[in-house]
Amino acid sequence: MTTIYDIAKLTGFSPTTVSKVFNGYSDVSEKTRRKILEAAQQLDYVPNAHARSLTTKRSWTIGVLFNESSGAGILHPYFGGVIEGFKKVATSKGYDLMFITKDIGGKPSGYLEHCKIRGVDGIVVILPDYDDPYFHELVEADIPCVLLDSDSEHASTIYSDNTMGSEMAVDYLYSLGHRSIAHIGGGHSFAGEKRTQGFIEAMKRRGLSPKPEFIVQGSYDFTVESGRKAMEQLLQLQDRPTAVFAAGDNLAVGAMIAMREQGVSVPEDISVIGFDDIEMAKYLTPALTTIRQNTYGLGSRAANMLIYSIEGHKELQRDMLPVELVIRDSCRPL
Amino acid sequence: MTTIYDIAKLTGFSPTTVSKVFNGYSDVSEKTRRKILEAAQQLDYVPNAHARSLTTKRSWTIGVLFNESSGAGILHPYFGGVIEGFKKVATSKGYDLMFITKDIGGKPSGYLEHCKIRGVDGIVVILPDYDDPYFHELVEADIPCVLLDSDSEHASTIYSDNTMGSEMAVDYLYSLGHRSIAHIGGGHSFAGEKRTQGFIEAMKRRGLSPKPEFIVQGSYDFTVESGRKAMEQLLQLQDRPTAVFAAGDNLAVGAMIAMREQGVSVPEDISVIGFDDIEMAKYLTPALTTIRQNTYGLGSRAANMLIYSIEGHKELQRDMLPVELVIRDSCRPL
DNA sequence: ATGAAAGCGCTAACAC
DNA sequence: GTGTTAGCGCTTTCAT
Repeated sequence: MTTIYDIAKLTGFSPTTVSKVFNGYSDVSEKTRRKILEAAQQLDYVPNAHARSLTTKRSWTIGVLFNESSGAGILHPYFGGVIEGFKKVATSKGYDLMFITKDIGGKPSGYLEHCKIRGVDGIVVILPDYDDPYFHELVEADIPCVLLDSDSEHASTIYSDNTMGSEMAVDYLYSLGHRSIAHIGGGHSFAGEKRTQGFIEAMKRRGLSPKPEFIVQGSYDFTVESGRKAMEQLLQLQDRPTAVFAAGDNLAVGAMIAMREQGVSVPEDISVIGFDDIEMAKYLTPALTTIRQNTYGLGSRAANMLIYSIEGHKELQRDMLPVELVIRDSCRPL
Repeated sequence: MTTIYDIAKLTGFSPTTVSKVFNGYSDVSEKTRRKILEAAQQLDYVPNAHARSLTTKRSWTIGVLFNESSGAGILHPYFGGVIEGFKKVATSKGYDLMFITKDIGGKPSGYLEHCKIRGVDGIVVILPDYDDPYFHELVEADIPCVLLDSDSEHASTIYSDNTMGSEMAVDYLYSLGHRSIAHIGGGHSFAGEKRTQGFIEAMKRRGLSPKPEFIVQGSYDFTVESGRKAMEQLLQLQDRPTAVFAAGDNLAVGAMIAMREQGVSVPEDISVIGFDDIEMAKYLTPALTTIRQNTYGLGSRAANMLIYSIEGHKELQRDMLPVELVIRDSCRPL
């Protein structure tokens, strides 16, 4: 392994000057710079990030944290797009991404301790687990942090305009003539609650009072299975809805399965609208009408916010991204 | 930030002894150990990974690299399961995962340089991009490395038994009475080629000579769209196959879409079998019969292999995991 | 069982 | 423009 000392020796300059070259300082003559760069190439020099971090207290590393307890997390369809967008801008600004787990070295220690040990410059939390005390400990700590799909007084946040999404869904169904609209919710989760709340408000705003039995909750991790169960419940009702708004595409998929099993056809008998626009949505039969979240946008925006914090801006930021109605084949006019 | 020196000062012991305690050395008296641990807790001490790495030349970090050029990569359905399995065993053994990109700090530098700068202990490559010279540079370097879905003389490898998978698919179709079997391939990719080759051999072994026009290639990144195009080609044939074996579930989805568009029904008119068992497979209409890859198993096995290498075992390892036929509703007996 | 000293590779004052 | 010095936090001989 070659170090700046080797380069210094070879060129006759001091380590300091060599260091300056690699850090783009302007007070190095062009001639010197060239010689040093040449020597570096010749010696196959590669800087050592650990050594640099030790002195500068900057690791150029961002911790990525996601819900490990639920089956959600990295396998959630939402995750891929978000992390992709995040990674794109973070790496373009010189940061690398590291997964942060609750445990380190096999020992339980918590997210915060893990972050401190690794010296990450900031941290992004995707789909937080509210019930996890380690999550709160982290958020309340003094590390730059941005949360997706969460509200917090201690950290910056960004999420989709869930309420507006519900509004759009109800609006679309209403415009199609539907009045008897049911809702399958995303349980006790941030997005889930916003969407259910948005649904109720949107209904009221149109003079439709949503019957309690028309609102049934799926699980907080938006599983297909829970969507199916929820729909089964709705199908038992004497007076069935003509449309259902599911708070997530997975829930909608589950609902459609439940209907198929009972010979109810979509959209002929019941219209369905989802939320997310997961990749498979357009390949379903019928293709799923849904509210699209801009996952890539959420990720890249999150990265920009976080880096802004890392660069020393202390004020909390919060942002909300618009969603979009994607009309396909799962809703019909009444 | 508190250091071992602070603990040393508080307890009256030397930094060396403090260090020994945290590294589990046995030559420290129980009393001393207890005092030091207590002081550490009191001072809220957290070790500094950078400092440690600087002296030990071990970062306890594993680089994760995936195909950035194609749309595949992190968004590929295969990725989630693999990384999940990998992360589980890697973190349980004390390693953290870091994404390694081709560029660092916005400057192009290549994977190898990036790895050296970050001082990763080893690296796992998921879905390599053969055409990338930086990939080869990395693999040929002297860093512990394990490749998924690739063959190499320079690194350890692990992948599913693709050939056997094709064999099983053909076998199943054959047992159902199908003789006229088409194949949609995964293009110029490692898994794609193995599966196509396996298909041809399996056909021959049963005395079926696969017609050239019955073999059409989708794209190397297994997109739905390319599956659809491929199927359209097959549907133009005078003499249509009674079944098609798609080298990936996404391709199968595309094929099913093409058929639906042309009023061909699955499995009544044509049977379809896929490869992967992506999550949506069971939710399709009809639910997709497919060859399941054990993605989680691939990931965890890869981690074990890599860590074995990191621990100093120089010999190359290669492993292959069995696949499994998952029978659902997309194939019918003839 | 404990400690002194040196050094990992780099940057940051500060002087020249 | 360039160099000297000190130090980031830790581990590692090697003494004692």
